[in-house]
Amino acid sequence: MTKTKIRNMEEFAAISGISRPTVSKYFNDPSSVRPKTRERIEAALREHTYRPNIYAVNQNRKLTKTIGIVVPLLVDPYFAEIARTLEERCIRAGYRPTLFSAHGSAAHEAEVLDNLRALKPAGVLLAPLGRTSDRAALEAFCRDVPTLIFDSSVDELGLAFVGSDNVQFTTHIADYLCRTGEPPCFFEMKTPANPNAHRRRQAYINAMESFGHTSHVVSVDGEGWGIEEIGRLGGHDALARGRFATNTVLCSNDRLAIGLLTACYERGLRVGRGPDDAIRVAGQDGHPHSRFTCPPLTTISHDYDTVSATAVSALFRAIEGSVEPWKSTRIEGKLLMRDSA
Amino acid sequence: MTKTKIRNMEEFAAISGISRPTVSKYFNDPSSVRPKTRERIEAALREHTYRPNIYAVNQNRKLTKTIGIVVPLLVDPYFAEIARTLEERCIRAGYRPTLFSAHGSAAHEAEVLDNLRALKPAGVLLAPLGRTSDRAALEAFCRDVPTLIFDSSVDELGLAFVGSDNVQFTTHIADYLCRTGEPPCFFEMKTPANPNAHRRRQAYINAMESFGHTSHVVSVDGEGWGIEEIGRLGGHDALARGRFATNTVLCSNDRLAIGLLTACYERGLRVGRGPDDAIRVAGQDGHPHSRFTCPPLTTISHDYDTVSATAVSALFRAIEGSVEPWKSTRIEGKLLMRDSA
DNA sequence: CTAAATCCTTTACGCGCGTAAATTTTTGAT
DNA sequence: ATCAAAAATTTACGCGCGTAAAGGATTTAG
Repeated sequence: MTKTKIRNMEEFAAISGISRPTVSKYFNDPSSVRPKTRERIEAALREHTYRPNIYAVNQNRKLTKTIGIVVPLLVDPYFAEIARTLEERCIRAGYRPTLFSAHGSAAHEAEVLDNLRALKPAGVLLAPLGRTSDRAALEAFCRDVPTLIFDSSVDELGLAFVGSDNVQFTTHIADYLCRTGEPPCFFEMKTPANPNAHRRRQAYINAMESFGHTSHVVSVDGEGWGIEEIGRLGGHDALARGRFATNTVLCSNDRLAIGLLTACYERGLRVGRGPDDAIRVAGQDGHPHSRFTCPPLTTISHDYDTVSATAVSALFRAIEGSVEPWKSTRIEGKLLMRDSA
Repeated sequence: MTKTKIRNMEEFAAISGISRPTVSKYFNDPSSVRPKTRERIEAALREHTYRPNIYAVNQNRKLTKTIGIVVPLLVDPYFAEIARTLEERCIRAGYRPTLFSAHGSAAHEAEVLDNLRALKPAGVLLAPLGRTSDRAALEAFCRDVPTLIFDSSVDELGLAFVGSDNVQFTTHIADYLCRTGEPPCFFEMKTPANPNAHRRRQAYINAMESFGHTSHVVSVDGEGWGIEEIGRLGGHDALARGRFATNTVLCSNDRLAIGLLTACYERGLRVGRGPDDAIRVAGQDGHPHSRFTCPPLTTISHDYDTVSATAVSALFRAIEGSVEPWKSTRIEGKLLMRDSA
């Protein structure tokens, strides 16, 4: 490993004894050159460290090998986790993923998309903020860049949508709760940022009706992404004013549930499904932290692997030229039965 | 807003009535052209949407405007939060931050640095994995790229180090615990990934000695970044075998404490500082989740703002040519007194 | 062994912009 | 109005690589 520094492809081509255009061909697709040629190049690569200048490369390509991944809030471990799995799959497919977070703000989201456009990415995996998103900005972006929407659906936007089946989520866990105790109330934010929340509320109402129970939706105030605190404050309020009609609460998402658990603790309410427990609490999302709440949170988990695999493969099909009608794919979740409900 | 599409700077210059070199000058530093000229360019910019091609720009610059931010594990909200504040400061300073995570693996970390090198960043803010990092790879990288190390110190590596004052962290919270109840035991991983853990253990031992108490270190097995689970399993073991000599446990970090809280819950042990509580548990880090554990976790919080401000400003000084001797800056933390201890 | 097909080489141009040098225009103070 | 300084313009080259065209070399099929 002499590891001589090479300045450009010209020099590297000279050293490897191959012409520059052929070397260029190799870097764009190693299998496009004859095995013997390929071996000579790779031998030179072992001796001397050289990588094509990505700026020069991208300047002369219509489509870059960059994939943008945009999530609304990277501080939320749920998004961090899904971003991680997406990233990994992109790398394995030979692309260069770049990660962005809107940090919960629509202005940031628009700015991120603007910067992303300048990167001329081959494609983008976008989880929109939701309600607060600048819809026009999203549409304009999707017209210019092959974009696959995930997590939070926006009708007919982009190439396709891949996310979790919120109706199945809520129906499934509501069914579980009904079968194992009192029918659940539904605990949610009054003005959720994410459209999934509306699907979940409606699914709850429908499920309760089909099970022959009355539905009780408890909506609490609060704006923004400090969801645990909204759940805690709203939980205190709901508990103090007896707004939960039964001893079982199904939360719209895990972060809200975590806040509610804190409120229960602060009020001395024992949470769980034992005979001495005062209230059952369940969440939805399979948040990485849900295993470690006290008590561990019963929830329904996203199928991270299937969601990311489906999203990435749909995007790659589009990048490679396949034209398919807009389609929404929703992946079922798996119930995680734990001690909280 | 006619928003005509412009193909290149040549076209844009023609439209704005200014020569291309001057327009180029403007984009590199708007204040470097005469106010009247600047106004004409910005007027054209309002009419027609145009941004210089970043690939062509970066090809012809020695140093790009890119800043790399590398953290060991983005799924950990602590790192996500610090990354967010760093990102924001870079943007405000006119740079383009790009975020990377080593996903807890040294191989990934080396790969990230390799890709980063190809981006020719103006500078890098790097939080190394720690013990498992490929030290040689880090050193090689720091020779090529102006790199500021944060969070996890590596002696004399890069431009400088900025992080939290682990000694102050542990001393301060140990003091608090001693003054308000039984002296704490120290709960940690036997082979922690992060060197901060060693400083904290040593600070604990020193603090206990100076306070006139015996120190009790409980080290538990477990590898990797599933720290809550390690804390939970290790907690069960320590509790079952009576390894905690007092009723107070200071954990090496919040994630471990969160796992221990779960173990306590699962064993029916009441955590808190009330007369009916069996055990006090404290953490260290001010993890975003610590407010919502049950009970809320007493901990000592990183000063995210000061750490990120110090780190970013030190990097920018170096980028702008200031040569300063290697220096380690350690920021004090703030005690968050909550119910767990 | 010959012909056809494949792969490589040479040559050449272009991408969009940074940047330097020489020249012209504008500015601001006298 | 005069003149030096400041700023803009013109001209020109180079960055590192993609890519096309034409011809030569090598491989594969028959």
